[in-house]
Amino acid sequence: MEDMEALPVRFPSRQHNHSSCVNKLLGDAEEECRRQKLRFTEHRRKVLEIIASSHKPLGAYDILEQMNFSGKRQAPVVAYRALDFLINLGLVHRLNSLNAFVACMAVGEDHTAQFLICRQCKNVGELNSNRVSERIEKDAVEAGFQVDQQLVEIIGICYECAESG
Amino acid sequence: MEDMEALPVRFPSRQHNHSSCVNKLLGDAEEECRRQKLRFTEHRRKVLEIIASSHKPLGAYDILEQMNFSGKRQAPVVAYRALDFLINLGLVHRLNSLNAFVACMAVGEDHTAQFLICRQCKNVGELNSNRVSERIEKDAVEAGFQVDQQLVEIIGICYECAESG
DNA sequence: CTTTTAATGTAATATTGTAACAGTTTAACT
DNA sequence: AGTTAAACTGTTACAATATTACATTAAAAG
Repeated sequence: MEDMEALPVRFPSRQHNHSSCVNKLLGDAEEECRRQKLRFTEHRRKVLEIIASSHKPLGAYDILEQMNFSGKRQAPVVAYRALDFLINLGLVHRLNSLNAFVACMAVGEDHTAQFLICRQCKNVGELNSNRVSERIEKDAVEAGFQVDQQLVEIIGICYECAESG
Repeated sequence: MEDMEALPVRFPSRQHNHSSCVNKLLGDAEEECRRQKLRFTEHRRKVLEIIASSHKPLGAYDILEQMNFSGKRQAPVVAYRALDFLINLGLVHRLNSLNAFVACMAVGEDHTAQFLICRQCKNVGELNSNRVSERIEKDAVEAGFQVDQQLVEIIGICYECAESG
């Protein structure tokens, strides 16, 4: 029997408003940090802001470039430390196939973080299909493998790029 | 209706014989190169041999270290060129989450290259479940995304490690 | 208010991967 | 065979990504 639940897909449309993404994420971050008694410092805020302002994945050094507030260039480790923090909090995801980072589009929603990466516009969406994650889990278990973590990155063409040729 | 076909899983058991893997792969490589009129040169053979001798993923520089036949150290590009060739031929896979390479365990079998990565013994198997790849394809299409390539890497504990604690 | 924990600053370095280009070998075609 | 075109190799240099180590400062907990 086929599972017919709707997919919680998130793919950013071309004209959607980034600044609301940013605000939502910053809010989520503040709340989550308060809840977990963690510190949402300047670096962390800045990095999240930078990542959230783009739905194209950014490399650590891209982020770093945008961090020279106060004029001076930061050391790489500054970006990586903030990224680690944000990833652990589930606010940012790492795309292994690109060595790059994107803001989470489904914070707090208990999702499986499967990524749709458009090779043309470079935007990234989240598929977050429970059907996929359950299928992986089941088949792995059937193969005698106990799953801790799934990495699913799907490369192709998004609907907007497909339409515009 | 649930699809009940058997999974073509490959997970290397601890006591299995590596040298037969190596021989099989080298044979496959030679045949495939003959068929496609490609050249199976010394570098390519050596790199395939090195990768096939381990079911643990190897980094490009690990491979490079094992390439100093004739005494002198090779330049990185030598390993990368051979790896590109072998990957294009489908004889070697790249694991994006590890920046590392493994020999294919299902050469010629038209498989989907989903990987089971044991965090304990570091061995890598292939799940190669059509059910998983079809589920991903369907859900992505339903989300308006046209799939070109799927990257699936599953991290966990293999059955042998689970048994031995 | 002091102790301890977490975060930062800074420098150096490790790891992974490419670019560019000259030289050589191989295959393919007269 | 001799010529040409394509593929492969050697070599140098460098780009891009990521981590280690350690001294310092700021914040939270007692």
